[in-house]
Amino acid sequence: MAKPSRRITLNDVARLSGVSYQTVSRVINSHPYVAQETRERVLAAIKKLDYHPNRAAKSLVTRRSHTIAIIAFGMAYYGPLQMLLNIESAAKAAGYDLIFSTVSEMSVQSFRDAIERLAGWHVDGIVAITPVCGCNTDELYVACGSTPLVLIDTCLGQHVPSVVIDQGYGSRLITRHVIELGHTAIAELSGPLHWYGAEARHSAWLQTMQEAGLTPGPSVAGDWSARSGYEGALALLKTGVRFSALVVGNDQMALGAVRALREHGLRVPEDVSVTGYDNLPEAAYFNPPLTTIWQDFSIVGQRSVEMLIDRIADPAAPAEQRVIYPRLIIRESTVPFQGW
Amino acid sequence: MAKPSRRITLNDVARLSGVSYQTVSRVINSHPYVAQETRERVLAAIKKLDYHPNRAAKSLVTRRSHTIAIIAFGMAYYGPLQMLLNIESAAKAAGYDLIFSTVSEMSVQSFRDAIERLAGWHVDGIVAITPVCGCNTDELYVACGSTPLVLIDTCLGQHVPSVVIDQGYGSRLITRHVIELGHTAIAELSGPLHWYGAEARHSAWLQTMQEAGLTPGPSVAGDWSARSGYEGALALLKTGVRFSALVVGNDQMALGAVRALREHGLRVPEDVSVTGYDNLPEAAYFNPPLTTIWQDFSIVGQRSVEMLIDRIADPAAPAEQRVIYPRLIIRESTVPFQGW
DNA sequence: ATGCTTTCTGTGAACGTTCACAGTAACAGC
DNA sequence: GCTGTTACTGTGAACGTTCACAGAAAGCAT
Repeated sequence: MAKPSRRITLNDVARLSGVSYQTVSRVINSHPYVAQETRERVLAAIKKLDYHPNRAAKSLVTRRSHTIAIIAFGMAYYGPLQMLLNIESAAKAAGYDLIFSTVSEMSVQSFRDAIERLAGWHVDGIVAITPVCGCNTDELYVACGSTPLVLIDTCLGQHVPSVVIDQGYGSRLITRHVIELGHTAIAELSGPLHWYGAEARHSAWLQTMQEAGLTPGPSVAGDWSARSGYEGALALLKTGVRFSALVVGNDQMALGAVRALREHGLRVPEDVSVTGYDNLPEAAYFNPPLTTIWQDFSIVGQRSVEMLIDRIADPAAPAEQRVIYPRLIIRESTVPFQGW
Repeated sequence: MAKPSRRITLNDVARLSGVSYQTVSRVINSHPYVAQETRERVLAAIKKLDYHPNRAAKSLVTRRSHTIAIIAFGMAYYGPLQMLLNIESAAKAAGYDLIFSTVSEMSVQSFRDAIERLAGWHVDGIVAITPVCGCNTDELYVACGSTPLVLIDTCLGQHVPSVVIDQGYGSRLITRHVIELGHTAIAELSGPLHWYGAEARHSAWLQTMQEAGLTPGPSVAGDWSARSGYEGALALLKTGVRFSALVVGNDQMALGAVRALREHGLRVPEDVSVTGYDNLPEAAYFNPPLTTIWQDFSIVGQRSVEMLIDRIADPAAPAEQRVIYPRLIIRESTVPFQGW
């Protein structure tokens, strides 16, 4: 394991441009009080030597790394993944580098492990994607110690630094849409209920049904996959309870559900209207094109990075939760109730 | 911007456990020649103080960061994304932290910018996901200087440290499959041809057709999206050239294509067999379930991290390209030619 | 001339580690 | 008892920056 060769340092640049290392440092950090002529000479030397300031050394003395960590859960799923990508671009735009770490199990322990791993980097802040209720979120803030933490895609209504999409709102939008189309027998295929979003969508569906004076149809939970949508729909059919509309927790499960319904001789949307959630880029090309909910993940990314940077600047800033509202996208998978 | 409070250091641990800082360092790095009793005392102190070695300081003196950077292009697409996720888990398993950076444009310049940004971290190695031919790959290796670089999802047949999937192989598999089903009029909807993978799949389709003595049907290029699949299929239909099978560059485009074909009164698969590429988790639940190609991205992730680690250990190790072969998944979207 | 401010530049120390080396104690072999 | 080895521990320097401070030169007002 050969040691990398000697690196170009401040001193090399200083020597070449005939000034002290401190002056070079000043040029790099664009401090005032450097003569124009000197600055240019130093800049030329930097370029000539292809010098790059050593961030480890800088971070050692400044105690800042200009780096944020993202601890992510659920990268196999559309929503969490989109958040990651949008956070990366927002962080980069803000001049921060990103250390990326996933956790495969959503528990305080596995989070603590991830934080432990990153502790030595002394990152300036942490964004965590925590869409499932594996743990008390307060404990996560504690585990981060004095490092600012922003949670995203987490439990709504917590008074902690976080950015969430109001999933219940989306679910209400889509359930009302179906009700307004004249459907009264509405079944549900929810996501796994230990996910905050799935729970919120499920509760909102229930509540919206009750508010409308309707008896909620049968409900089954899946695991977000198309396969579970397929199997969930079969389970719903097996209950024998008739329904003319099916509210599904995400687009993939809706895809599986449509398949199951058709295999049972039911037409979609004529016999059963089906809705999704997420608005995958493909959703418009499903058969039929899916009525669904669109969530603006790029705003989530921007807001969370903004919030984190604010907290880095002032760790004592009051905790707030930013809430983003989704939008209804109506396509051809939902039609007015046609009668039995 | 308050400076973070003083941190726990080796010295604090040393003082608490009544040894020198060097001994603490030895315990942390599990050097031999530390008395069992001392080791335990130090460990206890570390735990008690919740001490974490400062990685910046360590990296400064060792000139290694135990960190690798991943520079990624095309995170909006399934393949590149899967590679990213698999690299993350492989890197973590190997004890490396990951700095994550995306580039939105595939050019030497934007790559150089990304490398420039990371240069100060002195990462131990770099993995770059470069699925499109924006630049001469040699230049990328040059841009990385002495930092080991492994390219993935890049041009096949280059004698540089890289891991690629033989996309042409997959395309041959699927084209042959369609030919064996008796189809002779086979059209193609390719991906954007400046992507290495799309080009490879396209050429292999052409070649396989010719080898079988068949005249290749019309071919149109899309941009991987379902929308472009839809529009591409419309364009193919507009040519007026009849085809009984359509080989599509990925699953999403296949989805759009199926939709377009059906809108034109063609049944899938009875009138036109359609194939995809990627084997999205949803592909089995498309209508009809899609015959497609499966690629083992987790192997790509593992191999690339292995290769990078080897090169970190010995930068002069001979360059090699690891090639991974995909597999054919037959589903219901392809059926024997039914006659016109 | 003298002093005061402004602009510019340099020096020593510190950040928290590891490395190279030197030291000490114990125990063996002769 | 002397020497050599093994097991363990400590000391100074170095890594490449920034910070706090000090100093020099120039300009301006007194």
